[in-house]
Amino acid sequence: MRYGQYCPVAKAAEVLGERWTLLIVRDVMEGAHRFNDLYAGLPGISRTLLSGRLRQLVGDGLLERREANGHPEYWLTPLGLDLQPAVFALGEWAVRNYGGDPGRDELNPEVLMLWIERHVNRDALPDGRLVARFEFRGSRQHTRAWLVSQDHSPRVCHDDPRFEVDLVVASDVRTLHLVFAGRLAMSAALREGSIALEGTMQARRSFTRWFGYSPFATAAREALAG
Amino acid sequence: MRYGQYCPVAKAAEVLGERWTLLIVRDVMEGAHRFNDLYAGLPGISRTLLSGRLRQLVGDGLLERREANGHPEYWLTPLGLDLQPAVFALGEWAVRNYGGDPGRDELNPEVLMLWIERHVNRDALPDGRLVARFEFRGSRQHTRAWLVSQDHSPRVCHDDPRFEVDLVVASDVRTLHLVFAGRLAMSAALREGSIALEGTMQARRSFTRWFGYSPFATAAREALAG
DNA sequence: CAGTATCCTCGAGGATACTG
DNA sequence: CAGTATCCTCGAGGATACTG
Repeated sequence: MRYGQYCPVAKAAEVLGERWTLLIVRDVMEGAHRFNDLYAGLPGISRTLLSGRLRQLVGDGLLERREANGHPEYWLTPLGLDLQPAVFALGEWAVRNYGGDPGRDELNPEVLMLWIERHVNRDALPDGRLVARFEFRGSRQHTRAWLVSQDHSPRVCHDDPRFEVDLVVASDVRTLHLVFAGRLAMSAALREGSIALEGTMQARRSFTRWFGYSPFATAAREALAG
Repeated sequence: MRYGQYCPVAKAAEVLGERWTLLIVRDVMEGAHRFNDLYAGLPGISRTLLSGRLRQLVGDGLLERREANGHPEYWLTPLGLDLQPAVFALGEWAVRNYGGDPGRDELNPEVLMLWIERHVNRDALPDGRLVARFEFRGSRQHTRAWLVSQDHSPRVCHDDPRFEVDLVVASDVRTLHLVFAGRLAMSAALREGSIALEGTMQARRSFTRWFGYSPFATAAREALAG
């Protein structure tokens, strides 16, 4: 959309205001760089549209398309990196002003697992391999997902990797989402049993250290406390 | 647009990502409160769409519809005011990263005069009445507009108010826009004659004090200097 | 794995005329 | 002055099938 106004806000709206664009930028900021990785994190978008939007973002100078290990990857340019504070300001505004639980249509275990993967504290992962199985119970959703970490590099898969499982995390999508978002304390969820861990003491301890939170979790906690 | 993601950035995009919405919010922030005032500042929008967007913004809690002097007015709620830093962050990002002159389609003397009116330094206006006539020369545009101030309250009109004129400001839309935006120093424009003032010494002096700049002018100057 | 080509749908929003 | 009602258009983007 061109607005025909010589105004920085209009320019920002031209570049970021198309459907999905801001979410694509967010995902790249949070560590999604491959086409199918972005695609998986944006249920509802079509491959055609994602492809078009990526081309626009490259054209507008926010993203750079690189060839890496034989595959295209999308990375923020300096111009795109410079946008980070503004995207955070928008998100923090939303956190402060639109509290509330996820709607039914916002409970998606696949997307949640992607987000968890992207925010894992890699330093806190054990050396070698770690396999955690997430089990989602709930109304209609009882899905499983495996988070497999090899040498501090986590990867989610939805088919049994047939490795020995070090840790089972049993919860429902809503609870795990609330914890990830910073709206429910992990300690409280563990205490009340809405998240249950199964594994050695060490594996359970480790979990609370490598499990990472939404970049807006701090703001959410502040909003809840304030 | 609903994205179906429990994420603050998605929420912000849902509320602000529709066409025109961010520009409407910007205009209210900069002092437009009446329907026709907003309408005049957004060439290309339809009355139907503006009306719909205002309803959405009220529904999302950013704007409040008030009855004032027998007319509806739209004002920012606390939630809307809280958005100001994020909107500024977006605009400043655009200023830093998308320098450049206005395109041909971005030269609109009516809109420019509205913006000038909204940003006049009211305190620097003289007591009583001041009448300034803006004369735009240029390729196809030679328009006039009057800025009439009564008791520190400026108002633009495009029909001769038939008051005695204290000051004539002759320029072209592009130059005045660049000056307003902070991309060309007023002093330089006056020196090189791309803005010419006509009036008493006092009226001309006064002009450089009551003429206000875009909220992004400081950022633009920094971007040019840096 | 990362897209593209083609066809087709449907709903956002424009045009126009109207109103308290 | 601040909108609304109605009809209609058209283009963004979905579905599907395909490819280097």
